Amino acid sequence: MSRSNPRVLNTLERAGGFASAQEVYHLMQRAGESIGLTTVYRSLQSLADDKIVDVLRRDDGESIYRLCGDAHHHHLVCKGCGDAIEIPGGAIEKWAKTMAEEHGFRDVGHSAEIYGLCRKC
Amino acid sequence: MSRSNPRVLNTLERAGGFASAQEVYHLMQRAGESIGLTTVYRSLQSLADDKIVDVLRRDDGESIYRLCGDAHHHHLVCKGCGDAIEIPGGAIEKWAKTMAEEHGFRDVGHSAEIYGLCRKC
DNA sequence: ATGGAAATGAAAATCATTTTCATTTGTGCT
DNA sequence: AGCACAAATGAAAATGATTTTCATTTCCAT
Repeated sequence: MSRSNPRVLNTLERAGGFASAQEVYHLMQRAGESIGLTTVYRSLQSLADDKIVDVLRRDDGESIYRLCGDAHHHHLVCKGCGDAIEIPGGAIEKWAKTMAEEHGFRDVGHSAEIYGLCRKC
Repeated sequence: MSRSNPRVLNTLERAGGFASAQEVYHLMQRAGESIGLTTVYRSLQSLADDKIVDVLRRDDGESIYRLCGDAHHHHLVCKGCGDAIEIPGGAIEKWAKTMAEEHGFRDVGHSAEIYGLCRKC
């Protein structure tokens, strides 16, 4: 069993919030760090096993990871230019909690995204 | 654009309204129906576009489809068994609208999902 | 019948992820 | 230092779902 490469966790932190294995890999490449894709996958998996990161699936099927307990925010994404604005969760937080409790769910998190066309597009 | 092959929808119904593309394909094969995998994928996609079926992701990355109840809803997904419960949007709808307006976005939609561990897991 | 549009499906391409395996690195021991 | 052995690494191949390509077939309206 392999342990997590600290640089991977580091990169995930710098990415702020969610990132896929591929994204972490490319971020590291661009940062000039030498690492193999395989190691990135193994490290993220290991972090997930240790409950240090959360794993979710994006709609396109890619797995995304984020630090547990990270103060999270949501995104307002433009369908045209892809630009994303960070926004506070507001009412969602309570909604998620209520819904989860109502159905007896534990260890709950949530994801939410708003998408549309920004002024420029 | 292709329209949905009715036999696909039919099979999905017989499957208990919950199956992956591969499963639908194999069910049809076993039932002696002649159909191509490609057509199954296209039909399910088309049904999803028309909001006739819901698309979710299983933990192994396979997309699963099921007949969906009705209008707009969100999902409470179990990280353990992958089971998904439909829940009303509630506060989210207004939140999305407010946030979008605040930033001058038009043509707005949103997605939201709650995940956790269900009672059984 | 005839032409064109839509539907079909076999095979190839794609893409994230996993596996294999040979090599490198690290650590403890003498 | 020298040695042995376990863990970590990563390139390349394998996997498996999904998508694309493209040639063929089916449907309709004329």
